[in-house]
Amino acid sequence: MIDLSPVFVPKAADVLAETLREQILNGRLGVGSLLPNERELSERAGLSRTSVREALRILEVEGLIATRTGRNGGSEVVRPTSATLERSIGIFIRGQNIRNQSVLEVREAIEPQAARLAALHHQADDWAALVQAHDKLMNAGEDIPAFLQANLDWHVSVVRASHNELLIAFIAAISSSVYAATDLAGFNSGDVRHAVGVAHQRVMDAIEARNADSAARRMGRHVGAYVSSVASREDVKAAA
Amino acid sequence: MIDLSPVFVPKAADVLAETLREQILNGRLGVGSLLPNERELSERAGLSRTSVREALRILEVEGLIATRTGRNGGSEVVRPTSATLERSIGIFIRGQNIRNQSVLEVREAIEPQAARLAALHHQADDWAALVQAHDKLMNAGEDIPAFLQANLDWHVSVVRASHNELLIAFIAAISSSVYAATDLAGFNSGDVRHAVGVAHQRVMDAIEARNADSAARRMGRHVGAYVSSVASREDVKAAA
DNA sequence: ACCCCCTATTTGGTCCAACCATTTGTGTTT
DNA sequence: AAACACAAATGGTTGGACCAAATAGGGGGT
Repeated sequence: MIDLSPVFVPKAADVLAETLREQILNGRLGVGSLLPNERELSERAGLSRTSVREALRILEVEGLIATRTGRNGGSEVVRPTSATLERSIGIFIRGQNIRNQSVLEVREAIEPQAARLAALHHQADDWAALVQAHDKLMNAGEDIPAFLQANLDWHVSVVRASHNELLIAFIAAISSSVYAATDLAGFNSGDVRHAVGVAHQRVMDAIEARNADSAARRMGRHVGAYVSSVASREDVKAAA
Repeated sequence: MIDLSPVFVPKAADVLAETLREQILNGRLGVGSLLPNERELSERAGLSRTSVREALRILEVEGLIATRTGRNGGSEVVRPTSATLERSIGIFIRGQNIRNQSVLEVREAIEPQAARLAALHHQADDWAALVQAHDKLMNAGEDIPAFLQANLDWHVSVVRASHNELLIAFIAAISSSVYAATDLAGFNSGDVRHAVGVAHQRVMDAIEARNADSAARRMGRHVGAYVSSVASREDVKAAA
């Protein structure tokens, strides 16, 4: 008996999408260039317009093209944005029911490294964004939602300052999950909010001094403290 | 003049896809359940079958449904796999021309944390996979491709042992890029390969002893050494 | 010469109806 | 009981028609 794994029958649209995708990623079809219109693609590929449209829809979901209607419209090759990646990661997290704990573990992995890279590579505008987010956080007073938003902005700003596009996309994708799951009651105490401000200041000092090791260590302690505080609160909730 | 950002005109298929997606992610449509067939969906939604099919195609690309032809076929709700996420990350890396350096920086972030979690959470089968990959690496001799494959397997095994689905998906997505970009010449020296084996052994000792901090630290040093060795090699190439 | 508006044209969006391809249930034959 | 052939259900594909949006280009009015 010959070994035959179930034959995969590619659909016409899949094949066309694969062809176009490869040419786009190769750079053969550069960002900004316009694909032929649907009727011409259909003719050239020997497929119906319906199939061509399904192929284009695939590429659109993958973030490789953007389509406009009207004269001078058509499908333009675009650079895949982090928004597409964020969508995908969000679907994965929700679809797999990833525990919040796991998401926080990823934060613990990414943020210290981001702080390290921020210390090494940050520019003037990165620093300005960081300072602005920090000021907002310090001036939030008793406005807990404002505090949480400023906190989120500060963490994202640090990662942005790393100038690592992958880390930025990853943290952007999971930060919304983190924010949605943040237990607001955890920040009811003024002491806790004050401690956050102090920790941020220490990380910023290290980044400003371009001391990579120190920035990573301080950020690691900060995020670690947050994670274990959340973990203990969840324990309390689970026990209740 | 009132401020009107360009109106976003959702297409019929987008709306339907959004509706179905929300019901799937809500759990309202559980994994394994079958969507109504296309003709019925078309009737119920008041759309043409064409539009329904475009919507289904979107969900398929997002990894939320799988479609089979034939009697008893149809669109089944499936759990989004890491493969879908890997595709998405891969497109992002290629499409944005992410530098290899950036990908390595993500490895430096993820792998120490993965080693830490592996020390805490690894099970018997995780350990067995780790030992097997290690043995293959130690027995690769002068077979460089086999050595590289075993090396890759070992690193992936560590992350798997962390039991963190997000880290697993991330490392799986970038490991193929890392492997593709690995400079084989860097492992021509038997001394280098020997050092890799020793480093792996030290990480494994810490994981087996369930010493989280030590596992993280040792993995950090190992990956860091690799990254800086690659960086210096690239410098040499750039200078040449 | 300039500006505004209308219109024709181009392009994607939607619909419909038919037919093809694949898979599987079911009944018939051996 | 097993093998086969046919029917039914489902997605895949096609061609053609028409709708909707955007814009280039021409024709008036100033």
